Amino acid sequence: MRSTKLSLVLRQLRDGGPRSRARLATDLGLTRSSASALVGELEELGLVRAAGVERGGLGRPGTAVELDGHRVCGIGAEINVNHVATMALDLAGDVVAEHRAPIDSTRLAVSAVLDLLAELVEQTDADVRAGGGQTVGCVVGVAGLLDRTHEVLTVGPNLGWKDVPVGAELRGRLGAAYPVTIENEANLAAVAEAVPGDASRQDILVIFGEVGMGGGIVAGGRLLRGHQGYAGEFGHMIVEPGGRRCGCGRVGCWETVAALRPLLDAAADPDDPIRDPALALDERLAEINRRADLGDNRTLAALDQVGSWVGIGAAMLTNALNPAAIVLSGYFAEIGHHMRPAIQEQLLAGVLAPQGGGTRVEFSTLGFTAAVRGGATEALESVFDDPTTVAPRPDVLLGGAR
Amino acid sequence: MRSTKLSLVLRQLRDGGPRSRARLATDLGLTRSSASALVGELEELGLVRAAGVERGGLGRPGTAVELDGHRVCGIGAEINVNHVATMALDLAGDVVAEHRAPIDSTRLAVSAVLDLLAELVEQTDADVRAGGGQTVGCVVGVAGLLDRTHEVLTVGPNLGWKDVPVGAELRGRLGAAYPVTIENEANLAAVAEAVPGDASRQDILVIFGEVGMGGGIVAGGRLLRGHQGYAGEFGHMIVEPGGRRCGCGRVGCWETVAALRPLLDAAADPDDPIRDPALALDERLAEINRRADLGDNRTLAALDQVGSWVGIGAAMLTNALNPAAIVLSGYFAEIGHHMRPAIQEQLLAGVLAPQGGGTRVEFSTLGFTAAVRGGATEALESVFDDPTTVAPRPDVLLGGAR
DNA sequence: CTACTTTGTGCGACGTCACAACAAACGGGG
DNA sequence: CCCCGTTTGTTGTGACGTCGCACAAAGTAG
Repeated sequence: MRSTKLSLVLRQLRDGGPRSRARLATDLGLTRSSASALVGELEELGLVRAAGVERGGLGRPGTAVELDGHRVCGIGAEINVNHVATMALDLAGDVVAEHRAPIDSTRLAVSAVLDLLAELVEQTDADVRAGGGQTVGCVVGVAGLLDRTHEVLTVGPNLGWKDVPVGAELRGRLGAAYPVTIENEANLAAVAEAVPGDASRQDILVIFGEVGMGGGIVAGGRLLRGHQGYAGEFGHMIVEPGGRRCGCGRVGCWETVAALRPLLDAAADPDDPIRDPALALDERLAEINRRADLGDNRTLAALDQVGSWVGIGAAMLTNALNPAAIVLSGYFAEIGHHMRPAIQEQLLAGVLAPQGGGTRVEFSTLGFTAAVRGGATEALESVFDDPTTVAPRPDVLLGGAR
Repeated sequence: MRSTKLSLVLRQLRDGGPRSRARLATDLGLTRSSASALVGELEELGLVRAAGVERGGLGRPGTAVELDGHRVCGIGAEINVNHVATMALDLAGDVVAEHRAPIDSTRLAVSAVLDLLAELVEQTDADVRAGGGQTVGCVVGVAGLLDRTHEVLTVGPNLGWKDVPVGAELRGRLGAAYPVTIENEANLAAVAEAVPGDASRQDILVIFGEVGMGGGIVAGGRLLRGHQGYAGEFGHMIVEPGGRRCGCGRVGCWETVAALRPLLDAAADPDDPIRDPALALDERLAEINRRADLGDNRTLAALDQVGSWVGIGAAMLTNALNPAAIVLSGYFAEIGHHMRPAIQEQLLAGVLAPQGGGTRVEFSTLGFTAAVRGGATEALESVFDDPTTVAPRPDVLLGGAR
């Protein structure tokens, strides 16, 4: 009962930025006294703090209140083919710590990868504590299919994993005081793109492309997980019946025509350096951008062709979901601007609703940190759900009633 | 604050059925005294009533409390190509009134259709009042694309309507004391399929097929509308690039291969009576069932072929949404059982998640009343959101404090 | 018939919120 | 320079809702 009101105030501060107690009261339909009391309580918990004066013309200026980051942090973690990574985000959304270790998951044993990630998480938690904060939770993004309980990785084709109870394994290694949960990596990336408070980012579709394709759906600001947690597996929607064979064994999957490989296949001969997996990915993508900027016909044609396929798939999803925006992430973020015309064209052509249902095409700016950022955001959600769960400020405990 | 608790109790009774005050308290984490007070208040509002004793073994038997339907009703209405219809549902979900009028929307003027529907709604409201109830709202389902404000029908291809502010028009005709809102017809059908309390029906995908195809998505028990309200337009997802031309002008739309016409095209010659639009639809569908039951090869092949296409589209949506069930409605409900093997096969083949993500294929049993039923359900939602909005029982007003 | 269990209600204590009053802080005008 | 209006933030007071507890009611088991 009390926690719901505190939650309301906290979310309002996150979504709408700092403001005075009086404005908070009018915005939430409370009295100034109630708002003041709630803010006071949040202040005691160390979740908000004063943020300078707010001159608003006439009358006494208010003292703005803002989220106080440094007390609590959420940790996001990621297990991917090439690396494991973590990130700690404070309540205000600022990065407090970040760790990253390259791996070769296909050669490393499962337990070794989990060991390494656990080490990174503990290091991150240590960083948080060193900054005087407490960790409220850790959400781990895994590249693969996670069962609804979010505890067991059913299949991780790219990782080469199968039936790994990632949640339990990690909890065993950490002995952490905070909850550890598991989520699909692309779903977490979607969470990261849905910035709180931005109304145009509460119904979005995130499409991630690289070796494979995945994605996530945010509807009404909340991640859509589906009945067993398998939602967002866009890469294996069959968009071209009778088309190319996919690594998954099916034929005509979206990722056979819109992931990185089909682009490279169309853009370059087998001996072209941009198709050399030994080279760094961003180098190869930069080269594609260079060629496109120079007007190379084959490159442009390839981008156009793949862009069309991206648009066709995006149109199908838009017909079903009518998102406010489609956020393209992964390799699309780097070279997608060259695909934009083709994507837009197919989207407008393939969506029944007038003007494509008003869906905008955007490109992610989060880079490879999207998943860990989304994980940390998701972990922090528990604080916004119930602010009373965080331990009170030590000085308040000592001070007592004065 | 108070209304939220009342809302909780009311929903609990709806979702879990009648039960004693004590069980209500334990289920909701309240004390027995609080539960008793809340039930008392709901009783005064006329929303719940006693429902016999509940023998539970040891101790004093409890007196069960159940939803009391007859006080408040929601009205669902529908504007379709061949008919307009209404239905009043009471709080318990029982049908209180039902009206239906066949029309030919292509020949009738827009205003005439609206006049007729308004008349039906008023008649339905009169029925509700005659039964001693009050109407709490009316939700109108329209076959076409509705803009997010849910006020203007942007395009209704089958109706032949364009840019009609259905909501405002209807309100003007009704001068109703209750709110009137507009929703896509197939979306309302989806609401009707998502039976409250049934956990396996809170994440579902409803696919409606007849002349065209549409549908709706229910995620976490709530209708997914999308940013502008255009969600659920499955019929025009392009499943066969370069395929057949669709009535909408595009090529390869799902409804060109999975709606009623492609089935008839494959199953019968042009002069076959089952392709005669003059015959009643259920007659023609019954004939298809007869032939399939008799083992007619051409019919079975057609059902198999169309079923495969249904499964291909369903698989795409299942990859994206991972619903607990796909509910097939419209003509699928009548003859879909003959398509089930083909649908299941494509669904298992086309969905990445193991065992097709656990998604079941089901057929609607609601017939053509799905949309009106969903509309009435949606209208009643306002009562569950805030039970205090309903007018108190007249006898309570008269009785006063005793 | 007694012991025990469970249900439903009545009553006092406590916490929370709304309303009102008041002090504080600032701009503007004479 | 001072007074006034305006807005902010805090402090009290009363109303209301919820919890905990006790008690009567109504059944079962032995």
